[in-house]
Amino acid sequence: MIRKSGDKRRQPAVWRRCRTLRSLKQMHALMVVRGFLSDASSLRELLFSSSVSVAGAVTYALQLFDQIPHPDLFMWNTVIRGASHWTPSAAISLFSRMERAGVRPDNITFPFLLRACTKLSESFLGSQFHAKITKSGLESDSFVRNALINMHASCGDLAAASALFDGPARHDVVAWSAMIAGYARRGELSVARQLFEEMPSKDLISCNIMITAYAKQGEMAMARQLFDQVPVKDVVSWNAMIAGYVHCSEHRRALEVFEQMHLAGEQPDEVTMLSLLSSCADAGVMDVGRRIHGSLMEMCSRGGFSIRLSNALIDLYAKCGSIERAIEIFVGMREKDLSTWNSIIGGLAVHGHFRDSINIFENMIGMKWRPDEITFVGVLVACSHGGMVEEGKRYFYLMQNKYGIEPNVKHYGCMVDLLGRAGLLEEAFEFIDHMKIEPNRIIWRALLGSCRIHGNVRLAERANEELLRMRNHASGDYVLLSNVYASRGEWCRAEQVRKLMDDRGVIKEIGSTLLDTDGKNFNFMPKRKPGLRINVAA
DNA sequence: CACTCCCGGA
Repeated sequence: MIRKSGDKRRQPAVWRRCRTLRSLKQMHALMVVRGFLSDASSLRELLFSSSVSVAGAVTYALQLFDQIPHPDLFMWNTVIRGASHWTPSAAISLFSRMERAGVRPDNITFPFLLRACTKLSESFLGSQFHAKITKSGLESDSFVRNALINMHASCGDLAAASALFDGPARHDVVAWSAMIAGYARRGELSVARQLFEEMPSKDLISCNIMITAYAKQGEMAMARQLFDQVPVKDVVSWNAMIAGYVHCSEHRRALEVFEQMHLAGEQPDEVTMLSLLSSCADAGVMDVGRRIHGSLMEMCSRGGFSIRLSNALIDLYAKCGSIERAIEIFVGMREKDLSTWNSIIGGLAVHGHFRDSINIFENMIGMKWRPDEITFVGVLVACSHGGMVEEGKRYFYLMQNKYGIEPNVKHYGCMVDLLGRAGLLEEAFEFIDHMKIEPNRIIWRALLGSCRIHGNVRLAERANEELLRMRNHASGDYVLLSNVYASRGEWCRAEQVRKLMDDRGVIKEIGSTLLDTDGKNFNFMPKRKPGLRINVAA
């Protein structure tokens, strides 16, 4: 694998074969030793490997790039390309540096920059690039035009996308696909479908886009039909189906598709495994999750898991209640990202390890990590479930005033829960009155739940009125109110509420749990003990 | 030299 002679002309093919950070570093070291670092073509290839061929080596690429005194256009394009994929905002700042260095972007640069805008949903920035492109006359380049169509369509500006699409230039399969994806993203499935049918020639990618469009709308029968029609599928087609089933909680079907994928000889990739892990986490099937974890260990026997896979494993174990295993993964990670912290903080919080959750949060802060809104959901859940009223209030304040995060409905819900559980029902009501956003039914239900715990009929009625005002006939609300009366021994009124439920046709759903049994079959209904009746709306 | 459209998400 490593070249033996110093034949420079053979290098490119070798460089591009660098697939791991390790081999990349070996190459780099070799270049330093043999004095190739001043050779522009060797540098280009090393930069190419670290930006494009090796996943997650962008940081390395950027460091390398910073040491090059006068990078040429190819080098700028290469490093922007790598950044646009992994750290899109870095791609944008690289472009500013490029302009300042007096290097003019070309028809290769702009597609990368537009991809970065697309990933960041930066339509304003994208339009600025559009203006630059028009001025430089590059709009006629089909790659640039397609990247523009995609950027506008992805950012929801379908008028701008259509203007290019319907323009004088011929549009190819990529332009069609970008338009279809744009309509699908907006939820306009029928338009997407119509375009797909009008399309003169379809390729695998356009089919994958349409399969995804159906799957995201929960139209799994349509997705399946199209999927079955595609003669040669790729890993994306399979992943789209698996993700679709996961999305609508058809966990068993997701696993079936995975099985079929295996039989078809398609190799799963990281996305496949991430979908499966989140499926197991949602369904609470730990033993399947563990088996996937086992397969992963075989697949990545050396070098450990990516951050994302590790995060998914933390989430899996935390949601399945095996907090020890979640912590084990967490501790074993060499590199962490914000989701890692969020997963473990949230996981500990919902499983009753309130103090540990808060301690890890404090650790995180001590290590100069910047928490986001999801971190604070975990922290506030820990406080409310742990009855830590003062801490909860302090963190709620900290979130807004130190980190500039506007509370969302989940944060408010946690606070209402926090106050309510602690019996501060009046304060909770007052808190809801002062919320900056419209309280939803989750908020009122949280309060109603607290009223039930503390047996406060007066406030429970008020909370229920608010719920009714939302014309929400969900059974849980009535059940809770009925329970409030019942807990106070007011059986007649409890009965009245139940009767009201019947009159309004409210049906209490049968509780169902996804239970794993022998590791092969799944039950989608709870196991019933003989002689035990499942109550339905009574 | 290369580039544009698809798969997950605490």
